[in-house]
Amino acid sequence: MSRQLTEMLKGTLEGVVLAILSGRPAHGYEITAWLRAQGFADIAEGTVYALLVRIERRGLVDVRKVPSEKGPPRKVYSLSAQGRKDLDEFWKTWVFLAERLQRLRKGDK
Amino acid sequence: MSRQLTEMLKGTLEGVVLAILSGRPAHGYEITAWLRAQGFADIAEGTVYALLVRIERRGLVDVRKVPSEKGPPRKVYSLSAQGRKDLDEFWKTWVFLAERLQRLRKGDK
DNA sequence: TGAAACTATTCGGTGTTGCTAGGTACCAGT
DNA sequence: ACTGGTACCTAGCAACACCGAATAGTTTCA
Repeated sequence: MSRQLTEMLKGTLEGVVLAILSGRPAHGYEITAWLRAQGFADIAEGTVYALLVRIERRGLVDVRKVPSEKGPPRKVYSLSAQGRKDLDEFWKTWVFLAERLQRLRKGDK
Repeated sequence: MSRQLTEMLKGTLEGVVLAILSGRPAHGYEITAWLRAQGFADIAEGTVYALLVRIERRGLVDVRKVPSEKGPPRKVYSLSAQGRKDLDEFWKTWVFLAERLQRLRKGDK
């Protein structure tokens, strides 16, 4: 993984996961697979699980344990009301940053 | 400072500073002031200086000490060849991330 | 039977980063 | 002397993503 992407993911990965969960509940393995499919090819598995633990502790998600047909039971995460609020905030912050970056990029020097 | 913005700045702040320096050489105090003017209102001074030390150690910038009429001498930073390469990489990484985030935002769930 | 291979989660240790909260130094005006 | 603006530096902290590995259940196929 490039050092730059690793650093940029700090903060944004959480928003990405919240955004995914705003569409439908999902479990860790599924989220990891989705990320890989969307081009976040080499996000470490462990990273996603650690992130899920964090946002659970913060009350951004609700968790249900669901038996799996294959393998050990899944922990299915869904967005809580607090999570929805945080996601809103995340997008605002993202837009703020993206606007400034875009201006900078277009040679506003 | 919001926790979210703090985390998102990790990785992007370095790119922002490199982008500023790609336009013209500048010293730390000046960069800080510019950032504040552009809406990064509460980026700590110490943060900028620490960042400058880092990118100098990595050879991304050249430094010249210039006496100031007011106050202690300035350290004027200018982008090196390596810095220019890094900035290019930074923008590529940024575009990669921004594209994916935008898709996610438009309800591609 | 046994060993891959896939599903699914967890954890300890590491490095990088921005923030906090100071400090130093130099000069001008009061 | 003192305040305020300019200009830089630093130690200690918290948060985050990564790495590498371990654990556990199920299916597949030799």
